[in-house]
Amino acid sequence: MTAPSTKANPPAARRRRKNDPESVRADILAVATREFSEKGLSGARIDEIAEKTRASKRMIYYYFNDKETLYLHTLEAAYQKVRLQEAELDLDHLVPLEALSRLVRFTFCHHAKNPDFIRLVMIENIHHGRFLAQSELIQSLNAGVIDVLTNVYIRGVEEGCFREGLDPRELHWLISALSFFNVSNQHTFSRIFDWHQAAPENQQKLEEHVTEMVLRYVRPE
Amino acid sequence: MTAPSTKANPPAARRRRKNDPESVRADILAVATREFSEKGLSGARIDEIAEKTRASKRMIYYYFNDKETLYLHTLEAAYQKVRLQEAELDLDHLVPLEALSRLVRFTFCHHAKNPDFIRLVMIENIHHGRFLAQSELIQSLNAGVIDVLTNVYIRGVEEGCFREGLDPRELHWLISALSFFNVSNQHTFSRIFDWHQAAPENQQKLEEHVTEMVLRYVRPE
DNA sequence: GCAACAATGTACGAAATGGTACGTTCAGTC
DNA sequence: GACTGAACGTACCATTTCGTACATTGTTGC
Repeated sequence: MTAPSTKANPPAARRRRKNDPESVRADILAVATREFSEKGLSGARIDEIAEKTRASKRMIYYYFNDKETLYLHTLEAAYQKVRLQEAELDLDHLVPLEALSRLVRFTFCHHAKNPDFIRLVMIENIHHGRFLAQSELIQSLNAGVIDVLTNVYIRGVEEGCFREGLDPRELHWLISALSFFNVSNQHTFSRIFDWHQAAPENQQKLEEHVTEMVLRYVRPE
Repeated sequence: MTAPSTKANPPAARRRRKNDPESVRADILAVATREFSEKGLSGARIDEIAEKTRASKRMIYYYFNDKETLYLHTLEAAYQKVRLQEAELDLDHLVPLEALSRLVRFTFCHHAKNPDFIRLVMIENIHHGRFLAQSELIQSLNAGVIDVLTNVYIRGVEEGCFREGLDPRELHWLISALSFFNVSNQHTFSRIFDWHQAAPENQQKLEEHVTEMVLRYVRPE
């Protein structure tokens, strides 16, 4: 139960309808997130989303205009959630090497713990990023990610523990690639190479390798 | 044109139907590959595939039983094609460092030049690798990839230019991750960071970075 | 030439699916 | 308590979409 609405709970033994727009909207969005991330934009069914919601199909079209708009809101909500979690990171009090290591491990674990988000991004890429392009919200949200990394990198170069000449954006690309692939291609990779990639011990190993790889990459030689 | 069938080409000015099962099948598969890789399993439409084929919908169901089987054949054909291209690589005559560098660059470029294949693998992952699991063909095809890398790695360790203790499978994972992500997430990454990742000069840079990253990773000390 | 089977064209059916029309109930205002 | 707009339920429609029935044509072996 999300929020007890505006008034104190009426005796509860009422069968009459109780309006609670906020939570209905949130509920729809939550179900839609699961459905879209599981089956994609074209694979997800509005009727099925409606069934799994405590609301009705009518409500989906009431709050979101159509399937694609619902999908877009789902995508935006997912990016927002990620952004919130990232904001908790505080790297400024760490020495550059520690800070970078921490950032890599955070990214790796975060992606691993949020497969829904990863899948939505995969799906969005299948659609050529067409919906993301419509969303100024997402565009603006993600600018800051690079800033954090840029700060760490500059400090590292100044202190001589990172080599010069790297582009923070490309560094971010590398970190993202490794962390993303770990989730996105888990199924095919596991099956082809008969290797249970999702197993905790293998995830542990991969986290080490990925971190090691990034650190080696920035190391002056 | 696959094969001029069994007989010598009849004067060609015939309007009567000409049976050519091989090429019809191949044509369907080619169109299906484009459609599935573009729109996914649930997004692709049998009717649309039929239209774009010189055959009819009836033929699709004649050669492939249903939509999912067609998709599976598409996936298998894509993996087979990749495997053929990979087989052309000949690394045994190169010193380990050169061989590894060559392998990384090959993988990176190959993926970049075959977005259809990458997209099919993405789509297959969205489906949890459920179809790949049904295909013994694909499973068997991909065993050899690791062997090549294992050879290079062992030689490298013996000659002292690679450090010990790495797992070739994990090394392959790293190379794949970077090369795959370069294609799979091109759209979202480009849009979010306002960076034309597909531009030749940026692709060139990324190829360098990826290669550098892998080489640094295997370097002793 | 002719049977027998493979290959193909045409039209259609049934279910799924996105979306809407229309009516009803809730909650705040005067 | 009457009024109004927001919130919601139910039933329905039009189209799409996978798949098939049925008829027809090509091809091969004898």
